[in-house]
Amino acid sequence: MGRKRTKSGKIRLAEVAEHAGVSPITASRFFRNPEALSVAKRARVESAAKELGYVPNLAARALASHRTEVIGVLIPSLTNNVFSDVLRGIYDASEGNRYSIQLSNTRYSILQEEKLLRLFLAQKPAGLIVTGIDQTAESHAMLEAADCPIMQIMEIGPNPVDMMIGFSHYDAARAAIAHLFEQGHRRIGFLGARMDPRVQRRLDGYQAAMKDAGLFDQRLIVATATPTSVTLGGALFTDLLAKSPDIDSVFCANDDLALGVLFECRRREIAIPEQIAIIGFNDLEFMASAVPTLTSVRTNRYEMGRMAATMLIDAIEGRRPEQPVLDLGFKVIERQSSPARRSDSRPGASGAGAANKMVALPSSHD
Amino acid sequence: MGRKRTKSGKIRLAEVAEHAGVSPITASRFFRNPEALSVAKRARVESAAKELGYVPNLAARALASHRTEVIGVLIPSLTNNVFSDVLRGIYDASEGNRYSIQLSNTRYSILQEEKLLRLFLAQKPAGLIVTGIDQTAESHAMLEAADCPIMQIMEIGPNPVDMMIGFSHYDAARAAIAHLFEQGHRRIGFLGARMDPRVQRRLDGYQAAMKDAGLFDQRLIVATATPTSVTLGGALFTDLLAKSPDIDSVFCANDDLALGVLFECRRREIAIPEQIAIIGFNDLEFMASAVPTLTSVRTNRYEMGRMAATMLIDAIEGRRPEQPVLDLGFKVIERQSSPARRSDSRPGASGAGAANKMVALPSSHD
DNA sequence: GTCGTTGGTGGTAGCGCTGTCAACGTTCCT
DNA sequence: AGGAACGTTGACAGCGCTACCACCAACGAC
Repeated sequence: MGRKRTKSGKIRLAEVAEHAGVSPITASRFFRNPEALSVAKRARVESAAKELGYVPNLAARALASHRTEVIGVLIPSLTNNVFSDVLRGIYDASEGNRYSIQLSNTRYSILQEEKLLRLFLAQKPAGLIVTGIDQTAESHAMLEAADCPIMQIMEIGPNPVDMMIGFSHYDAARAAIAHLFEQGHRRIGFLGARMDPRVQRRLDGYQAAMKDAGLFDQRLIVATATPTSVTLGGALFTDLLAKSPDIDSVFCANDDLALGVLFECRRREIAIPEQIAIIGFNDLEFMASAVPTLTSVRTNRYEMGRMAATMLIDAIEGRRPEQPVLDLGFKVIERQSSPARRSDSRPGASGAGAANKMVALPSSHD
Repeated sequence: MGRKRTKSGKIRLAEVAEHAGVSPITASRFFRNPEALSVAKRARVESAAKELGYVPNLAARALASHRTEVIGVLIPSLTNNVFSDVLRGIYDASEGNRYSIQLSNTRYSILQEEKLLRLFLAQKPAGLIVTGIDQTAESHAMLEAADCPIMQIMEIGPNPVDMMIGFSHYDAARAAIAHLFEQGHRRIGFLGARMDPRVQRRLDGYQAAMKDAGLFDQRLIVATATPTSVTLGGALFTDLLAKSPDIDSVFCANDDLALGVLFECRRREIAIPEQIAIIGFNDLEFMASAVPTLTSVRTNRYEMGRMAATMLIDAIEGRRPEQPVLDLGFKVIERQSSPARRSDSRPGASGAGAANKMVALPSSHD
């Protein structure tokens, strides 16, 4: 019969307040807005909470405040390495603060995305991170109507719902093709898997570049809705060779495909880059390690996730970014699979306008 | 003035009940335990809910019931492909039911794990999935005391907190070495990165196998705490060659390292498998596609995640498994990087006891 | 000295739902 | 026929916290 408690023995805010000699509401304020308290009470509540081992009840808080401290994240895939880097950035940025991440995967279906969005929104999240800019009209309307900050990631486009962080897959693909043009390649194949909107835009960039150069040929394109894999890269390359035996290079819409092409070339004893040059997309870690090392378009995935979560949290807490749309750019990383052929060309970064488009990042705020 | 509502215009359970002509509590029961209602009322509530577009308030539910419908998942890494497969299984299994997944990563730190565990437990999760069996004493105590089902995944061990699903990394490593022995290899190197508990147990298995055969040599082992990567595989292999130039084969504690070794061999013009045989671990997709194709120990990661979530949900809902510890086994997949040398050996699965230890899976319950 | 203003504090009244228990009608058993 | 047992329903009282508003002291402006 010592201290007053609920039957469960759980420490509630009321116990902390009593222990600190303040009213419950003052104790409550301590956790939400400590600056509003006098220094003396702040210290008293703090030590009382620590002493009692108080753990706030999030459900009660959510119920009373009509808000949660959950950041919802919708990504299309958990398998794809690309997203794991982004996720790592998001989790890193959300660590150490009050927000918790709730992750769902849409499996590349915008209908599934719409469903999950509805689910998330019903929980009144503090903020939302969604992948891409191709939501259904319904989803878009829900996002517009949501009373929390929204971050769209992975690419940038004309009509941000709220904030946006990514890069132009179209420009990146054009830069990749420009790089191959520079090396003197003309019969450039395209290999694409999954063909989600971002891969589609890479294809668009490829087509535009080829058409501009008067080199477009439908037979150079092999694209499938099948999920990507290294094995698939070999298979698609085989298809490409059958359609267009005279190709001199391949642009792979992602690095797994590029690795598959590398192995398929080994199998067929096709010399890289002498007979076929290869360029991938994303610049995953293994690209620098392969034999020969593989050229790729580097994208800033970790940074994208980290910045997205950081900006989102800032926005949730009222610190709106001066610039809601951030282009993180990309960079063609030239390696042995597509080396400069002409000795007069500058080494390293190519001269093509967009090819070296690294945007300076605002410094991290902590 | 029309229907009675809260100021926000939100549909609450009370509105649904009124619309259906039942009491709020009956409506509540409809969502938790429909079988308890008479067929007539069930239908009335159902249509009322649908008509009004009712969305339950999870915070209120959690507050009143002292429970949530969150399944907490603690994994060491988001980058590692191994976990992304497991996660995919978990998400797949949790789809379509009421539970939502809350993911956190411990970054391979058991102290961080303990901290996160405390955080999760405070939220009264419906269930918890944790990685491995090497929790701190404190963590273990918390898990034991938790009033929700607990699932430990990735490996199996002697003292399950509750349920457990995985396989023996020790046995799997022994099977890998047994396979190399069968091909006549004697100077077998070991390459390990990160050296988390599971990799450590693979090393233990390697050492035991080598000692049993009288072939153990400390100079055959190269292990580092550095996170794994393909590039690292090449570097570790370089170290190994410097320490033991006479090796005839390498057991890589994961497939990224194996791929790095493959490339390093290419660079050094070492013939695989003639000069060096390679065996990896996990059997990631690219292993079957490499040139030469790479032998590996297949582990059932997706299945592990799917089964873990399925069994956990069953346990949450009172359907306790007859068998709380499930060994999903492994299988040595023999490929070109370590082909059978003796024509008299049986093809495919080796004869070694543990080498082909695939446990039959209980059929999925839906 | 009065008035407004500010910073700090507390009281009241819920947030939307469910646990508990009581009560009812119906069926089945003896 | 009486009673137990069951299935179904409802009333009530919170769960633990915060929004809202009221209040009080301290201060400066006039």
